[in-house]
Amino acid sequence: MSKAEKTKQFIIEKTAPLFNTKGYAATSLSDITAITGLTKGSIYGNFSNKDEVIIEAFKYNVSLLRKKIGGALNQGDNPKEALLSFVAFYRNHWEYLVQTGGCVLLNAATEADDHLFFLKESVQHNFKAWEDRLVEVIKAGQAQGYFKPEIAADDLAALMIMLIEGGVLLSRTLATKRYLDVALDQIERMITDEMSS
Amino acid sequence: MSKAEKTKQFIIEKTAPLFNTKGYAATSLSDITAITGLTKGSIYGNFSNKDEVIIEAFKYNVSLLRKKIGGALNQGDNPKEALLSFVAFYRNHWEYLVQTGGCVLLNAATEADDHLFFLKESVQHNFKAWEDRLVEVIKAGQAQGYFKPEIAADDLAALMIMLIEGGVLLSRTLATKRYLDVALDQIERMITDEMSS
DNA sequence: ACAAAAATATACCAATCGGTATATAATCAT
DNA sequence: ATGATTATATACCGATTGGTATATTTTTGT
Repeated sequence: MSKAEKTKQFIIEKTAPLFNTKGYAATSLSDITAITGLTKGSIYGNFSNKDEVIIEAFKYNVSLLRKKIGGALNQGDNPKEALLSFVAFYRNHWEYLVQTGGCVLLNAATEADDHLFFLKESVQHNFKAWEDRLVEVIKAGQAQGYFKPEIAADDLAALMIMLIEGGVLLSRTLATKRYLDVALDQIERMITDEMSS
Repeated sequence: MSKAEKTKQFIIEKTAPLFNTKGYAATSLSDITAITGLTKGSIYGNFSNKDEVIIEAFKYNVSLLRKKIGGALNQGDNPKEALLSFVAFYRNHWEYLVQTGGCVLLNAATEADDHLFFLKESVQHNFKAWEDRLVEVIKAGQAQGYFKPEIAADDLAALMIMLIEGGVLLSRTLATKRYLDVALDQIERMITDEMSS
């Protein structure tokens, strides 16, 4: 790993949380130089422009999230337990989520819709990947007899994501974990009651 | 209504949709003068600063939303039909929602969390008002025997809002009505199956 | 250790940001 | 209709924005 690559990684790791808490557009190059302790010359020596820093920082933020969600979904002895561990992950990481600026995808999605158009494709891809992963686990649960064969895996996966995003939004905005908890309770009920055979 | 008041209203009505589609912070004073056809002098003669324009425009956007949601909830012969009409409203106004920049509260909430701190209180108040209104209708439905007495009105109201916000977010981001439809289907199922006695 | 190459710092740029002082034009009350 | 007042337009301000050319320092491969 060359010096340049190390610096690049350093810039990404330092700015990524800032971008997610302050907003990508609202974070200026002065903010970037301040939080890294580097100068503009160093930033522009490693990235061609601010947009490129944003893209890389977003990808880094997403990679952290995917690692955690993926880790949770790999726990448990079967697909049903995996889904419950996924729900538990969100329940246990609420404080962390607040401190790091809320859901990475939710934040980026609203900005990508408004003015950060170059982020849109990446945001779309990651939402789909998340949904696909959940569909995969649900279908595995059906194949192994844990879930009813007649349930619509894709609709249920979408519902889980929408409930989590809505829950994170309201809980962050109203500064209380209650909403996320209500959403997660509902997801748990879906897993243990509606879906299970 | 004096000339100044008319101009003030004119500025609000012209900028409100722009703020919601482009983002409050990302909309500059140049954008404001361009879309109104007025000059900076005129804007600052009617508002003390950009933040005040943002606040008024947001309140206007909210008032339009409240009028529509309120209208939908006043339809039907009983609370159950009122809730179903509320769901139908979202199903029928998807195109409009896309064109005007998505959910007013969702958009403002993310910006208020990040950098538009002066909007936060108003956003919180409006989310709570929305929830309270839904709780009211659900409890009326319980009192009139349409809904089971043992259901938790506040949790169900929260779930409806979270599903709608999540649905709007995903549908907007992935440019397909599907997610909102899945969310609305779920809400309908809650109303007609889980809640109804 | 040393020269070539790469990485970082300094100093600057035009453009745009939100905002204001002042001049001009339009409205309003008498 | 006219004078007082209010509203709008013009021209400017300093600060900050993202970005760049060049100088200086630090890594590199030999």
